Amino acid sequence: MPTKTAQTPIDEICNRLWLAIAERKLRPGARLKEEDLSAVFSVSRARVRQALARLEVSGLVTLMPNRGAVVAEPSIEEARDIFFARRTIEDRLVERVCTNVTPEAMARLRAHLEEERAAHERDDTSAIIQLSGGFHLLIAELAGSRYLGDVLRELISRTSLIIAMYQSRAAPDCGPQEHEEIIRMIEAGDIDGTKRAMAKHLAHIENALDLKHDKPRQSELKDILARDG
Amino acid sequence: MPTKTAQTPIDEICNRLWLAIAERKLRPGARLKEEDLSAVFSVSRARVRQALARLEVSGLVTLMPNRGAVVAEPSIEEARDIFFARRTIEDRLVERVCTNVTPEAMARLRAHLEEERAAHERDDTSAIIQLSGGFHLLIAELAGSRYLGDVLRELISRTSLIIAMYQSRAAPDCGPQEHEEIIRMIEAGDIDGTKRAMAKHLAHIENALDLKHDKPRQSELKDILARDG
DNA sequence: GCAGCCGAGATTGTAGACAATCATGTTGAT
DNA sequence: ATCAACATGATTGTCTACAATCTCGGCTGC
Repeated sequence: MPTKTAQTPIDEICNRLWLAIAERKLRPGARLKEEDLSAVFSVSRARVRQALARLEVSGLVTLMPNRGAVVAEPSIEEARDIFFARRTIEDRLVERVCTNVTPEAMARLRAHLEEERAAHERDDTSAIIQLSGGFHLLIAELAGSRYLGDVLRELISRTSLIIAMYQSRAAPDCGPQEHEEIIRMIEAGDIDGTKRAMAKHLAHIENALDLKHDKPRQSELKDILARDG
Repeated sequence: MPTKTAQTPIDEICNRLWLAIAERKLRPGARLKEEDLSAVFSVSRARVRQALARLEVSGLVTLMPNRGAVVAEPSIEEARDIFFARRTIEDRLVERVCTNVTPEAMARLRAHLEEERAAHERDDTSAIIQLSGGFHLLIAELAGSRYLGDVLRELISRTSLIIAMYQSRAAPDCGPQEHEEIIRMIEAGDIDGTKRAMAKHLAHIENALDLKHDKPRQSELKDILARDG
């Protein structure tokens, strides 16, 4: 999630795992054997262990005692709860951003949008995923709430996992248009309009998912069938 | 913070440390030597290590690489940011509670209030601290948002630390009256009234603090002077 | 007399090995 | 033939010892 590289080696592991999950190289329910990971990343098992512990509190992996770690499989209720939390937090965040619109803020928003467009242009999935989340984090930063920004970072990670798990169409075509709309509203200083645009954006993401049938919880079966490294 | 005892031994350590911090047995800036802690709790240093890592992400302790752990010393900006986050989240939480008032919910709220009163009656500081936070967590539970409840748990921990660090009067006389007011508003189904009562309650806590002078950051000096185990 | 440097002690960070636990496949009885 | 119990293999959880890093005291030189 960070824009640049990680600071400590354990963050590095977390980030690479996070990216692998967000890009769906690692499917929900996939087993994460400590020894394999330590071999892949060329680090000791202790490091892997710490990274997994951290990812567990982030809700990206599930740690079963004596049974190892798997990529988390959020239930439908959890998924809806995550979106509820995002609505709550981002609603307040954009409100704050609107009350303090500066030229620098607008410049950064536009620059970010431009990056997003470029990433879409060259079909760079990894960049698209990171930049889409980065837009929301940028808003949190501009709102000046460090804590809610950290919470939002976690929420975005979980959202990526949820999308990986429940998306119905292959390419949800979530281009930067909606982000652009939000930026326009911010620039106009229209608080309610910005809130509506953000709510619409989040609802769009949520509605693009298939949150109806009960759950595809097939941990065991799944990693037998889908044996892609 | 959990109402009952901890499940795993490492949670036990976290809880005891948390309580010690909230009760100000451990002052902000106090050093937390791994070896000492492992002796006190009669566990291996590895366990202590994991507990400290967990408390770090909760914001209760600060972990300096190769320099050990200390009880965190939130700055004034961080303190205000925490209260901002609480306003954001709890405002939404009470809204949801009001839209779904059941007799069971009211009964649980009243029962909790009674426990708080009893704890105040017998001047049980430890119980008061836990129950005061528990009231807010109960609201989160009644609101049915698991995720925001977890976030709020962390926010309450941090609030305890902030109170320990910045409180101006010795006993802030934050009795259960305000909680009772909130309950009354919920029972009346008055959403705006409940929001106002909650906002007032949080503002009361925040205003009772001394968030003016820059910061009493005296880590080194402090643990030389105050050498209470 | 004071500043800078160096070494001893202490504290954290890491790695490797061992013990405990769980899943799997086999064997035997009903 | 099916089910249950057991033994085996694999995986995680924990502990102990070692290495790296930092702090603090004393020492030397200016």
